[in-house]
Amino acid sequence: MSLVLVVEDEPEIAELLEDYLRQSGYRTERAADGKQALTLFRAAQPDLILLDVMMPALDGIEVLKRIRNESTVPIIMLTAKSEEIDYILGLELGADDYVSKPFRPKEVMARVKAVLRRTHHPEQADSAPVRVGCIEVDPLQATVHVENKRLELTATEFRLLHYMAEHEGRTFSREELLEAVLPESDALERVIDVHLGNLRKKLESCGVSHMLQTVRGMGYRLIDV
Amino acid sequence: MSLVLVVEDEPEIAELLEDYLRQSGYRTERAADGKQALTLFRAAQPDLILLDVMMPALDGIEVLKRIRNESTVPIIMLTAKSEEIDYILGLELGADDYVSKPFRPKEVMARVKAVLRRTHHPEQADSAPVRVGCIEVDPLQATVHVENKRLELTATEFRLLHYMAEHEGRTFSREELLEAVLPESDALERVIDVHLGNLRKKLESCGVSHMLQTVRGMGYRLIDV
DNA sequence: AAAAAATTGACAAATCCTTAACAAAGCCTT
DNA sequence: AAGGCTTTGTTAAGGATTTGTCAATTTTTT
Repeated sequence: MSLVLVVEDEPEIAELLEDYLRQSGYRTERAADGKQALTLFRAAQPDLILLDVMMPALDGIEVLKRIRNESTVPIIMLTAKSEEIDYILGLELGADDYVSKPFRPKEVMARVKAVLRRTHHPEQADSAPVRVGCIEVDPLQATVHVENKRLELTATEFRLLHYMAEHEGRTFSREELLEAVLPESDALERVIDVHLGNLRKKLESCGVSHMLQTVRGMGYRLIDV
Repeated sequence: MSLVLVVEDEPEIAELLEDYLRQSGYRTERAADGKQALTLFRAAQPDLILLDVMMPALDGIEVLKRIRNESTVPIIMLTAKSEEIDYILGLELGADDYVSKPFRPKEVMARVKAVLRRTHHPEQADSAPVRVGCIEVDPLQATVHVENKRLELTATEFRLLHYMAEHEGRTFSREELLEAVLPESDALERVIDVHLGNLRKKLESCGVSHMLQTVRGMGYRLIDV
């Protein structure tokens, strides 16, 4: 499994992140300041780095620059304020994602997964159309076609279908789908049932609702029969 | 490939720009003040100059004047505040483009490319007419025709239509449209609704307002039915 | 100074999301 | 195999969000 380097000076937060990461099946290393981060980065060759912006010794932005000089390892920045994100974005230093504190560990995990998936499968530029069987999802145009017939979906239905199509065959829990499609929302998990139910009706109008399967006790999956 | 002269007294920014330029395939030279700039300009004969306004020794405006006395080389000015742009524009010194700090390197690269393309291929530029269905957008003349009938649009309406026409079928978020059509502006996203609403009225006078679709929860798109 | 355009805020209208409730289906225990 | 329990499907209504539009204000252009 992948190795994640957590660069964070506050022990509590670092520990929290490491706990969640290990629970998600990742191995972890921790650095408490920028210097350690560079050393550990070179020594351990992590698959991904969670990098706090605010740090003693050497701040996150500087660390990011230096690492970028010698590697394209995926890096997710942790920032104190969301305004900081804009500033850092402006510098275009090439971080792969940004999370602002206070963050919910689950969200960070989702980002970690997403970034690792992207870097492991760079062909999916997440703006490229995805097709599963005869269902074609185009995220740029925000359209869905089934055998040249166009489906009119709501934004949520579209996101659900796109997300599941990007991971054909994988079974998602309601929780995962909720997090992927409506992050920051605190809706009940059962909204997913309703949305997928509505989506099914629309898919059925093209005779392909069977591709959206429910996996009892686990969740749902999209698969080409 | 083209040679770009970066005139900038802050080493970090200069370095950042040079990095990006080289990554984009340009050769670079750097000058840290106005005097160096003039010397290097004469010695290296660059294809384009990125010129910071604020500098010791000889400020950017003075450098611009002197270079313009002896050359029509493309020059892009870098200014600290967007208000400064107006001031410099007022002087009519003949810079080719302006970027205000803090800038995003990618944007600067886009300007560099655009300016070079304009000067190298003055016939083309982004000046080719675009047509979507029966809507014809001519960026050179800044006109829009629908079946030989001419539409009178404001500048913003025109840019919106042109941008969306260049990417027929793609769904844009308000944020994207704002950035594309009014960069550096900090207007609310909802101005897009108003402009597109007005644009629709004018399109409707030709019976084609249905081509400008709203994609609820995502944004807008222009498409030939 | 006047005119045109851009921007904002406010409100109405349209649409979607969410919830809760109940029905249906599947699973487990006996 | 039946009954009870859990999970999933479905529906409709209320609430929340998004969008269309207008008028007022500010900014820009002429």
